[in-house]
Amino acid sequence: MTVIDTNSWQGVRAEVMRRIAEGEWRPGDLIPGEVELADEFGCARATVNRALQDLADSGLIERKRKAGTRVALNPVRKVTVEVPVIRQDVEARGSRYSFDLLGRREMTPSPAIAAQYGLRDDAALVGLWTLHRADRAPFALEERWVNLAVAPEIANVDLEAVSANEWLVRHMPLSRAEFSFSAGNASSSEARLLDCEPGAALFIVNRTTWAGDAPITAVRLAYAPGYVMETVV
Amino acid sequence: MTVIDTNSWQGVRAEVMRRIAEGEWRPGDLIPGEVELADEFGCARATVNRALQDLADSGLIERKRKAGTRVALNPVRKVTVEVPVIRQDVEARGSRYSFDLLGRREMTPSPAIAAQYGLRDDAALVGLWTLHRADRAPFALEERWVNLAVAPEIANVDLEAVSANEWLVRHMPLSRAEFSFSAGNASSSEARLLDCEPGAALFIVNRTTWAGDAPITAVRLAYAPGYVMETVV
DNA sequence: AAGTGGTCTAGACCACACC
DNA sequence: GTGTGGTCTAGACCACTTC
Repeated sequence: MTVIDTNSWQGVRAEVMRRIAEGEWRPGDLIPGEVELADEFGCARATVNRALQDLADSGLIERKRKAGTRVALNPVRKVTVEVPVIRQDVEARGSRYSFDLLGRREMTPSPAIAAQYGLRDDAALVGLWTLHRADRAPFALEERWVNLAVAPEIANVDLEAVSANEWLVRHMPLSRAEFSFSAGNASSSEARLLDCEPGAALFIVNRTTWAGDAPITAVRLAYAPGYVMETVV
Repeated sequence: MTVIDTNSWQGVRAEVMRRIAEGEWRPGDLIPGEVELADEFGCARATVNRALQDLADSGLIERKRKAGTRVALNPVRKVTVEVPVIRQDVEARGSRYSFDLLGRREMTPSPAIAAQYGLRDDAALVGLWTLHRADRAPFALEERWVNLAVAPEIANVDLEAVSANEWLVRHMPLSRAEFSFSAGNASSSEARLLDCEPGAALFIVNRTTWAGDAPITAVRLAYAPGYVMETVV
């Protein structure tokens, strides 16, 4: 039998979760204050605070000063998704990773891109197209541009040997990233590269990474049909 | 000017993030220990600990006892996504929410479902089909089954008045949920209901919710074309 | 064996939100 | 004003890992 000590914060969290799971405290209910719980559990208030704060982070409870702590009405709202580096994703599935650098082009931003990222329209960018493979089979298609003003050294990197992603991660500081997830129909060229039917539904991930105010790189990943991103709460 | 006090844990976190963002500490580097940082910042070790733990949670640094704290090599791995209740999602976009209950059927699980969730093949389920709308336009199509053994009362609920999701959230305890995100082509019936072309790429969310060992409900949501799930790290 | 992060405590004060 | 959560401190001990 597993004993849960309610004088550890994880024990307190487990006990609170149990009471919610078993309906002892129901959604919308006000639960006892920290001092009261600390007294009941025989631990310090800081320990209760740590536990409740963790539960609030995961969205199971809602806390407000003076108003107290309530069981959330919409318990499952925040989900933490692991967005793996493609190479690790492939290897975790037991396949061998490889990639083909399909193309590379120096370019200036289109008006839309320039506006979106606050770039001058004569900014120097590098466009890169890569096909990621799992056991030689197409896995995901990557379209990326890199801001040369921020990462000029990448112009001299042998991107056949090390992927642009890995080089950037290792050499660029980073402050902020935006992700979006969506679905799109495969274009004819995407279908050819990913070895699927034109129009097939593809899982799309867009990621933009910033260093301070300047965008470093923007990536669009189109996964081969059948890709599923999973998570547990 | 905004002053950051390094004797608050958020201030310490901001300062550490700055040093990483500006390349002072680079990916893979070992950073000073907690006592050293506490001394430098003029705060208690617990404050530094709180800040570094937060950064570790978000994946920016990696910590190991004895080995110390390092700047992560793959900084962006864990992403927290808000999975909103559809009604709130619609209302947050400034539209008016409504839904149509398309169908409802008592059923027993298919062999595949029974095996997946450990149900007897004569278990009683309710199947529900719902179309969610934003300003009357189709927004998402929901297919759901509810385990009557766990939630028998739902058989008597007027699901035209309150959505199954909201009823369940408010009346069922809950312990665990599994999410998956993928893309799929619209079937002809989905296309008709969502008012799009057959074969259009749809963003699909699957969610299964458990109370202890028993599954409560499984939902498949197919969003109308153009739906994007966004997040910032 | 020893060093580093992980956690707990007791007490204190602060900050916000409701009255 | 007053009550609740939010945070800080100083010190202590524990647990994991590497040596």
